[in-house]
Amino acid sequence: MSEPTMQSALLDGLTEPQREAVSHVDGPLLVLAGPGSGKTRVITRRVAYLVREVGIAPWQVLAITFTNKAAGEMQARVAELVSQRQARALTLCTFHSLCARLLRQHAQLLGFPPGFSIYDSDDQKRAVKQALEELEISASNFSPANVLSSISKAKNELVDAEAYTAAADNFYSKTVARVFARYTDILQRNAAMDFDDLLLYLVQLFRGHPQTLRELQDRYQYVLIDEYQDTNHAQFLIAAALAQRHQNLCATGDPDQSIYGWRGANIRNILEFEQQFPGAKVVRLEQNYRSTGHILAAADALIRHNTARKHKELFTAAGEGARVRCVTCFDERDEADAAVEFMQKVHDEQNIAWSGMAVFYRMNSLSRVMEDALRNAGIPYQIARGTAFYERAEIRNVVAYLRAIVNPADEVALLRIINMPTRGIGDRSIEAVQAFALGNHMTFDQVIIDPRRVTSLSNRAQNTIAAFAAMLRKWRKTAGFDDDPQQPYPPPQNQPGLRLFVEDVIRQSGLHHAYLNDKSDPDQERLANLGEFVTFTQQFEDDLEFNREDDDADQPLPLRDKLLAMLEQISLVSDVDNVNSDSGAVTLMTLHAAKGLEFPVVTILGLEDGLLPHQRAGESSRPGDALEEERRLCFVGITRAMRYLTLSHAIQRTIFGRTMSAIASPFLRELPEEHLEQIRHSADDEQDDQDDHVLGESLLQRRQARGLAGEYPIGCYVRHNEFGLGVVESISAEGAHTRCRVRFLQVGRKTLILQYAKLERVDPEDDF
DNA sequence: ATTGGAATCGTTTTT
DNA sequence: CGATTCCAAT
Repeated sequence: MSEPTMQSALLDGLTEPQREAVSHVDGPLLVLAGPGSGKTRVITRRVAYLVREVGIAPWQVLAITFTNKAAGEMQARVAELVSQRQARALTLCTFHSLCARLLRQHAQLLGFPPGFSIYDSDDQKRAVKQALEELEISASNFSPANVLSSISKAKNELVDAEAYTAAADNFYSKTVARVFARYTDILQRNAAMDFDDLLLYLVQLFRGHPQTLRELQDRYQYVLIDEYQDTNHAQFLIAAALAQRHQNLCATGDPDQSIYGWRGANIRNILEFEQQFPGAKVVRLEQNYRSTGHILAAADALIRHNTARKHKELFTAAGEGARVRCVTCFDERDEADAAVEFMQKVHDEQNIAWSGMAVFYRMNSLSRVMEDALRNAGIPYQIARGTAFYERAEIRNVVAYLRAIVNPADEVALLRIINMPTRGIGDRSIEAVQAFALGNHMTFDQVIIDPRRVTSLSNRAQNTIAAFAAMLRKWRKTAGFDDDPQQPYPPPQNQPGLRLFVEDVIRQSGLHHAYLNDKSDPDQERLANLGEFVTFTQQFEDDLEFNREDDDADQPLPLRDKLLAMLEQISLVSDVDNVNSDSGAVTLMTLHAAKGLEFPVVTILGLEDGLLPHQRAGESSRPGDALEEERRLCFVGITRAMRYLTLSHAIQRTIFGRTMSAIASPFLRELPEEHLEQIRHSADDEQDDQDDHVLGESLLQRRQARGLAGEYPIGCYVRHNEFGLGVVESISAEGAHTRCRVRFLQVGRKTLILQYAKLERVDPEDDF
């Protein structure tokens, strides 16, 4: 590895510490980066530097980010500095998707089929419930959510069911231990892993198969990990194992922004990096390029109240800017109105785009009032809840079908779909099958292939179940998931594409037909969502074909691979993954989701005692640590703001149907007066509120004409890439989505979700 | 077997 | 308050 002779253009426009970080090649490197210190820039430049100046092959670089969205953005930014092709050859993903991918490749070494399922929290809950039922433990004393969090906590510390049982010394933990063991058993039987397992099994793979680890160490000669302050013990082990031979581990992060301790993140990973990796070079990035003076000063004053920390000197070259607005409101409605008024004002007077504004809150439930206020004002907004679409029942059903196809052992998926749509297989029949499976040491799937053996089933049930199993089997054959070794793997060119396959599943399963029966509105919506899922499938397929690394691209990818990749992506989407930075909308999200982002205008809601810091922080086992984490969370929120920051709190707030008086957050008292502008928001006239109520419908429509809906006024012509041309009939913004009813010239009326349907506005004057 | 209504429950943050 | 679950009626 030769040193470049001339100074690289990749170092242009960087400060001295930034250059040091970018041009550091071999050996461990820790970049302690304060908020807004150009960390992302340093990482992208460093990757480009390794490839362009040092001559490292891009496929030897592994960069791990916190979200898939961050990975995508980083790839795009690196592509501007190296070639598109080189950027695509990098391995750029999250810890969890890296694990999923590697485990997929080496599944058989751990005794898993390559189609193993990844269980999300809903699946986990079902599995825990099943375990509780099997053990005849009342779920009222041991709520699945509680048990699950105990299990997850243990797993994060690499404690398995056996070790947990050994350590259990009281009634609660002894009971949890039994559930833990059974839960582990159920997942194993179902060939499934939960999120924690993804990390644990990779560690296990590394430990049990040194040869495989060795190959990976050789491949990934340069490892970069972003947001290192939020890595947990398993992730540390994975990183350390991969970098063990070459010691080329670059960690970037900020201890002051560690906010996932509750999820098992271990802040010591970053604090003790120099001990873990002796000889590490440490670079500190302290200059802030994001926020104006008052905002940064307030953030600094706040974080200084944390005792267990290494201080960083934060400074900015930007001017003082505006003071931090500290707004006192009457209640949460008033608070939302205040936020809307200010955003409207800067939008009008300063010409700041809606997409440059964000509203943060501690709990998702606080978003509702804010949504109402934005909707009433006709201001477009998006909520960072990437998983919302996949959490819809109709989408989960389709996904369960696909999962049951790729992983026959997945009983959770099978049970979800066996009577969906209703085909007359009730609880009694299912119990009979389960009992038979248990008694004969067979899987659920093995039994339903030939249900005639289950004599306790009625003839009718036997036939229906047989038909269901045959249908599944046919799909498995098509997609190449038939275990029969006699059957040759179908050649890709004879397979349907992914989209076509998914469409077939939706139709032949009867899901489509079930929603077609009823012309009621919710069913129309479900149908529209299924349509959107098909569109997503097509897009995913196109992207996959476009981004493939291998070059024999004249052959389409096997359906099997596409299906596995899609299911994996669906399992691992995060809340921020679907946030669109140029959607033209105000973004609403939790403080946790805000990490790594920046906005010119930021509002943080609910700075109240018990909310931020959250009540549960005080009840934790180490309340001091938890309080410091809440303060860091607040610090993260504040430091997202570039120009205008508003912190608001209400005198009274209604939470879970109970109205209570609220006390301002102690954090507000920690901000020096000289950086604040105290504002008392006066509630609107009651008259105004009543007008809103009475005129609701028309006022809503009138105001919406200005906002998101305004882009698609009633009567305008639109084009949809599947349904063709249509006329907008009505538009309604309910919940997070704006639903749009369109009468299409060819296919009739459809209800679409604006955020997902790529509607194109068409001018009737144009020729079409 | 399926459906809808009533009752109950639990309330942070998430890959 | 909202989601989920349970139970009774069809």
